[in-house]
Amino acid sequence: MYKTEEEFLKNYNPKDYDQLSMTSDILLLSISSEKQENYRKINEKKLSILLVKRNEFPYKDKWCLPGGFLNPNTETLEDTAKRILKKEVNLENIYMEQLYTYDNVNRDPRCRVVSTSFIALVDKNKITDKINPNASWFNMEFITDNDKNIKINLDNGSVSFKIECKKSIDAASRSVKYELTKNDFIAFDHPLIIFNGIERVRNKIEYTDLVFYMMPKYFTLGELQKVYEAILNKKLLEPAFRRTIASKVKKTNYVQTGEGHRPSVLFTYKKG
Amino acid sequence: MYKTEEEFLKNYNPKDYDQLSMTSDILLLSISSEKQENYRKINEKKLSILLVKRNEFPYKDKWCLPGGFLNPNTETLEDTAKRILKKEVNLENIYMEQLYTYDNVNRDPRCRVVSTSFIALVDKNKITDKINPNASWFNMEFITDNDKNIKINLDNGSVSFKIECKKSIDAASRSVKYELTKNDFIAFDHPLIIFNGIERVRNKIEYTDLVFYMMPKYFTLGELQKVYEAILNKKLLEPAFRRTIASKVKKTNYVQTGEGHRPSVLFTYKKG
DNA sequence: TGAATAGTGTCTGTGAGACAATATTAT
DNA sequence: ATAATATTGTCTCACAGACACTATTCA
Repeated sequence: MYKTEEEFLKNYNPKDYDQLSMTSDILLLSISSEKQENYRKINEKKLSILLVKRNEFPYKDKWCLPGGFLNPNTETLEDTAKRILKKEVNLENIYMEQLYTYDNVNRDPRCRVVSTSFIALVDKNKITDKINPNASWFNMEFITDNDKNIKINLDNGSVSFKIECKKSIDAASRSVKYELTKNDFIAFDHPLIIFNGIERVRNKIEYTDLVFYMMPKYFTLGELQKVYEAILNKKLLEPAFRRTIASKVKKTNYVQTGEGHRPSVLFTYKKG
Repeated sequence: MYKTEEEFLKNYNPKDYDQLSMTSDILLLSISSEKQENYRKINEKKLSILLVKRNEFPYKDKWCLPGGFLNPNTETLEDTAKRILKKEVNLENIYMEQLYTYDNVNRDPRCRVVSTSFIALVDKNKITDKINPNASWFNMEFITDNDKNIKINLDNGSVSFKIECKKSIDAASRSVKYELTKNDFIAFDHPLIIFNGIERVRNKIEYTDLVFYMMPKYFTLGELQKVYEAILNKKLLEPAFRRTIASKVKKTNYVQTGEGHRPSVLFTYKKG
C-alpha cells in the first residue's frame, strides 16, 4: 500500500469509518450541613450531589448529572468536564478523577454516545454566586443499611425522589454491578454513575485524603467524623476514628464555642 | 423548537457535530513458568503480557497491545475487546475488566482516537493453537525495586527491550501518574496502559481472587506464592502468606512429586 | 443543674511480621 | 548424605473494636 507513514497518514480519512460522539459526565459531590432545632445538637451532615434540570430533549424536565459533549478537535475528556463545571457552578481548580466509561449501545436515544464519567469533590461553601439556575444541590439519604438493595433519597428542598438498585459483587474480582430497580426522575444511565461514584468515594476515603476536598479549612473532629459517617452510612467509634485520623489533621489554637457543650478544637488538614 | 421527543429525535443528526473514533486496547496478562537448570530448584514464575507486532502504519514494526476500533453501531467497548481477543489468541470467556480511558488529543497520529483499555487475565496453558503469528508473549522482569523509577524488561525469547517510567503518587488522592522516560519499541501510549494495568493488578490481588484466573486448576502453595511475588515484585514470608491465602484454596489428595525435595500438596481455588 | 458533645484511657482480640524447627524427597 | 523445598509452631507488635471515664459549655 503506502511506502511511508507520512504518505499513509496523508491518505487516511477517519470519515471513511463510522464514528461516534462522546460526553463527559460529572458527579460533583459535597457535604451539606443542616442546622438542628435543638441548639445543643450538632449540625447534621449529608452527602450532596449537583443535578441539572434538563430543559431540552431528550429526557426533557428530568434531572441529570452535569455533562456535555467532547469537542474532539481540541479537548480531552477532563477538559470537557472542567468546561462544564465552570459553566454550571462557576468553579475552577477543583479535585477531579476519572470514574468509568459507560458505553451501552442504546444509552442515549439521539445516537451512539459513549460517556466517560468523572468524580469531582468540592467544599460547597466555596460556591456562592453564579450557579446555573437549572442546577441544584440534592442531599442524599441512604434509606437502607441493607448492602444488597440500596435506596437513596434525593432532596433539594423542593423536589424529593428515590433511586433504588440491587448491588451484586463478583466474588473473585470484587467488582460491583448495579441493577437499577427504581428511577423516575433521573435521565440516561446517570443513576448508575451515582451508585458507582459513591462506591468509589466510599472505598477511597478509607485510605486516601479525599474527604478534605469537601471540608472547609477549619473543622472539628466531630464534624469530620459526621462526614465520614454520612459517606459510609454507618456509625464510627470515636476513639478509633480519632486514632486513625490523627496523622491527617493538625490541631489549631482556635476552638468552636457557643454550642451548649464543651467547645471543640478546630483542626486543619495536614498533608503527607 | 420541537414539541415532542420523537420529533426531536427524528430531526437529530449526529453528523452535524464533530465525531471521533474509539478503540479498545487489551492488557492480556498471564504467568510464565521457566524451568531451572538445577533439578531441585522450583520453576521461576514471571508475569507475562501479550504484544502484537504491527505490520501496518502507523507505528509499523513496533509492538503494541492487542486492540481495535469500536464498531459504533453494534458493539460495546468490551464487545470489541472480546472480538479482538478471539481473533488474536482464539480465546473466549476469559476474565476482563475495564481499566481506564486514554484520551490525549494527539495520542494517535491518524485522527482523534479515544481508547478504553481493559485488563484480561488468563491461564496461559489454555492457549495452545491458533495464536496470531504476529502476537507473542513477553515475560516481564522488574529491574528496579525503586518505587519511583520503574524499569521493566520485556522478553519474548528473541526480542528483548526495556520500558521505563517515573511514578508519582498524589498525596491526597493516592492516584498514580506515570511519566514515560524510556520506550523505543512500543506503539502509541501503550506503555502507560501497561504501567497502569500492573498497578491495578498489584493492588487488586491483595484483596481479591484475581490471581486464580491466571493459575492452572491444580497448583502448589509454593507456586502460588511465587506468582504473588512475581506480580508484587517482592519476597513474601511463607507462614504469613499461607495464613492469608488459606481461606481461598482447598487442599486436594494429590501431591506433586519428582522434584528432589519434599512433595508438595496440590491445591485448587476455593470460591467464596 | 443537666443535656449534649469533646476528649482520653485502657483492655482485648485479631492478624501480620519474624524466626525457628521439623518433614520429605531425588540424586 | 545433602540440597532444596514443604509445612507448621510460636512469639511479638501494631492496631482496631469496645467500653468507660472525665471535661466543659449554655440555656
